[in-house]
Amino acid sequence: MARTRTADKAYHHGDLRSALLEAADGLLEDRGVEAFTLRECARRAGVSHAAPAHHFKDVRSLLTAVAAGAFQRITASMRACKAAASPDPLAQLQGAGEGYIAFALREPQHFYLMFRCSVVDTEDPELAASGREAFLELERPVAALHRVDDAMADDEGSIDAVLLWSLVHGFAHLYLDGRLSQRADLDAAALAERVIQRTLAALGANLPAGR
Amino acid sequence: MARTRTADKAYHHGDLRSALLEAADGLLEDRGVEAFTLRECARRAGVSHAAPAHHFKDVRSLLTAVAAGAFQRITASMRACKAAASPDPLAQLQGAGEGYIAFALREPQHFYLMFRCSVVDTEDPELAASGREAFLELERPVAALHRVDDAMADDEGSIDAVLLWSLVHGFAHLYLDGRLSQRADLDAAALAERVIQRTLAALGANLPAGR
DNA sequence: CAGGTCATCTTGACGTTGACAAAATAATCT
DNA sequence: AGATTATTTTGTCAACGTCAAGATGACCTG
Repeated sequence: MARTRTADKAYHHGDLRSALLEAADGLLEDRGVEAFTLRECARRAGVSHAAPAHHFKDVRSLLTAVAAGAFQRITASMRACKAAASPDPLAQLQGAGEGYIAFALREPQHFYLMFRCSVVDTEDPELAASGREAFLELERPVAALHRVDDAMADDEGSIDAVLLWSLVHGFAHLYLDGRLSQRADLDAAALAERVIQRTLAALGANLPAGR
Repeated sequence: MARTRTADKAYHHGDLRSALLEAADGLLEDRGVEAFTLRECARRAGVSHAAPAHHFKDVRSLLTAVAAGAFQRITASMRACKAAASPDPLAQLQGAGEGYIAFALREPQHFYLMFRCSVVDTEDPELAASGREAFLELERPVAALHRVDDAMADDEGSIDAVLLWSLVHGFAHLYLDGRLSQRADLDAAALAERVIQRTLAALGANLPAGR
């Protein structure tokens, strides 16, 4: 109709799919998961309320795609931090952890969404794959750390991976919920750095090539 | 009307408030936060859809009360585990962590709710108080641990409190989201025990009275 | 015990949501 | 060019949360 398609152009047989994903990203970060609405999302993309149906079966399926994208970005965030760190295994691990938390602080609502299994389709292969890939960014450096030490069972390595993921995951959640603000003297990133550092130092002391 | 009030008796001027809270507890654990509905909750309590309004301003306010109750139970869960452990500070800490996780596994939906700040009124004084009390169960034994060691700054103590809370909190979330199931040989509680043990051992090695 | 008052609960309505069906529109293929 | 198909719109539905108004029962005063 009398609708000016400026930049985004060509909705009809342009790609509404990406436009919807973009709109969803914005809506999510603006209003949060709970206030997320398919209709508002369609509105933002400039289409009717039923338009999304052809590209996404469900709200669930839209949000699943959004979450998959978010997992790719958290992976990228961890990689970026690792690239900026020294190649030393401990430093790599520290980088991965900080990248994880940095993403959570940068895109809190996306971070929430990624782990809201009741809102997202965890069976979705794309989501599962991008999730696994993200975890690997954390698991790999743990394995590298332990490879130095033959005496240590693989077992312990997998425990440490769980430990570290739990640590950064919990930290991110608690901080975002405002539960960690008693340490107002440190900002989130600095506090995260110290917590990870302390953990790795303690863990590293149990390894032969400590620090 | 022709409604048989069997056990629960006296709704009118009985306490609907408690009945609603009970119904909400059940509905929450059955269907999850996202599927939680005020109307269904009223249905379970055997009243009309608008009845809750007189006792709770909002869905939000109902869920806030539910969350406050849950915080009291997680506190109780930590206390119970601590009571079963030796009085040694490290064992107390281990107990607190295990109690935290045990609650999350026992009442996963409540655990989710407690930290869903967009669904719950974090300003509510009752909720804030019960939340603070729960955190204290974890913070106190950390402080006790550090009191042994004068050389260590208070600072480090508060870092360790954040660290441990993050650890158990993250573990609970990840496990509930099914992200930790690669270790199928261990059940949740056993895995949690090992993770906490490893953390405390590593941390404890940095203390004078280690282990 | 009568009558009034108030808290409690029900009924009905409104606007909004996600999903579905059917109609309309535009792109593509032959 | 004409038909087929993919895409989008319009309209509808039940269900939701919240509000307003009315009904119901308990309590209190005289």
